[in-house]
Amino acid sequence: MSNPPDGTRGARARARAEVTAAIKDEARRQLAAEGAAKLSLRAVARELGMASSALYRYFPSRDDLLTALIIDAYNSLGESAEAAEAAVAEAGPAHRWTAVCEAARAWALAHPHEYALIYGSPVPGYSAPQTTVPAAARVGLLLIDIVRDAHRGLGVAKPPLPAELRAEAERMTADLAPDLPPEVVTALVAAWAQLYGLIGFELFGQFNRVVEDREPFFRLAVARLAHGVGLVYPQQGRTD
Amino acid sequence: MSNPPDGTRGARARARAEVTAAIKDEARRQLAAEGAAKLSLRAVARELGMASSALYRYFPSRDDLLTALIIDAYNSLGESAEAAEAAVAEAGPAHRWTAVCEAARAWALAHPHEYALIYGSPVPGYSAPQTTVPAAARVGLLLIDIVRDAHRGLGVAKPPLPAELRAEAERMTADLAPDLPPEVVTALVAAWAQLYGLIGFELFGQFNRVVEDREPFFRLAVARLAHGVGLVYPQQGRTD
DNA sequence: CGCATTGCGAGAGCAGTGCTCTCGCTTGAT
DNA sequence: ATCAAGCGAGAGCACTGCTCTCGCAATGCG
Repeated sequence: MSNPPDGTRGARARARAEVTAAIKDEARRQLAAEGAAKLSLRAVARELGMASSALYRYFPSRDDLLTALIIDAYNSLGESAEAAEAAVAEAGPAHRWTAVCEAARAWALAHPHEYALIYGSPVPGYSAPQTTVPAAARVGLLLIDIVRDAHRGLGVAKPPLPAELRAEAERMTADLAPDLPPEVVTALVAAWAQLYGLIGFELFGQFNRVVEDREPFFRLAVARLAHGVGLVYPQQGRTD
Repeated sequence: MSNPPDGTRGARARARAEVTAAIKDEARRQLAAEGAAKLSLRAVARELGMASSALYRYFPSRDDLLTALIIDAYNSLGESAEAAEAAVAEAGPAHRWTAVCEAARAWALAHPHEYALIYGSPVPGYSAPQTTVPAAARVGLLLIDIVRDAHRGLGVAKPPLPAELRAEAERMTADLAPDLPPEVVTALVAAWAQLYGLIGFELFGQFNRVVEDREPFFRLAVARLAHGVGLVYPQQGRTD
């Protein structure tokens, strides 16, 4: 029969996809248990009951395995954030902003080693290939959308933009969100980076013995970030 | 002779200190060249013309070598920041704040792998020992000092503090800067984390194809951080 | 249906790693 | 002058990523 009975053409390809997934699953297990640097191809193969050399049929090198895990991690984080945003889609922009930020933090706390993989120091000497870009952009695009919605014909007070940054700010605006004012776009990109500073410091132990009750601290910082991009909290009261 | 002829007691100890320094120097070279994960004890020993086993007389394990490098890196960064601050000690707080932040960024760009060592993902499975704490705190203490000076009997407008954060904010304040209002201390700690978010994103490639002209962008973001902790820029004009 | 092709798993092997242990030499203090 | 401590070197263990070759099995073509 020349027609494949299942979705992927050929049972061969199907098996291949399954083994590939099994390898990534086991690798993710080891990643979560020991961290990226202790992820060992041989240990993965051992756990899967196959020869280490067989693994190279699926991933040409350890770095390629890591790249696959990185893309998956970006997508997992992106999905979490998108789901959290969708759950409060009807609420105001400030609420949606907070939901996305808190989803990112929650995902990071739940998958610390995967977070370290994508937002910590890039793994040893290795620089992420272009393939990761679309997955990596998901959270950022979400934040842009939210701010865009908030600014739709609203005309928020814009902080002044230094002359030296004018050109670059307009270039960034054209690339990212042509319908937003450059003042907001720069603030947005900065807030995006700062969000991961907050998450990283908590995750990597910089807040140890400094900030103990992290959740309300994070909430306040995120609210201030929101304020910086022109979102206003309607009511700061208790939400429980 | 029971009196040591040189500063450190015994010529033996002197030699030991020199070898220790040589090892760290070579290790730092490899760190800068290839990154932390490719730092190899054997390669260091090879380069120094000694047996790999001899190296263990100086550092009981690879992690201990890394810890030493981490402390040195924190101190190097701290010194850079302190020097930059001292150079503009007479200027206003906002200027001093900017000087510290820009010194941190410049140091990070000049020593990317060392920066990754201390502010990137903590190296594989390894968690920094308590020894690193004083060195790690230097930049943070600098920022606190600056804000403290700015607030000395000034009474800046404070953003409101949510009730859920009140207790924690007061605890942090007692630990870090009892003479500052809790509203400012929380903003300060957040700004501290966010600063490293900005630096990390630039260093680790997240800004590639997003922010191209990084310096003015960083300057603006840092100015806004300063604003958030109550520092006011006297004059935002061109400074060249 | 038969056959050539292709994909795949296994094993051996290479170069490299962190780390340990034991052996002597050299140096320093007594 | 003696003795102990510090130190360097070498061999060796268990592990890593990666390569190459071999033989089996499934696949798709005529």
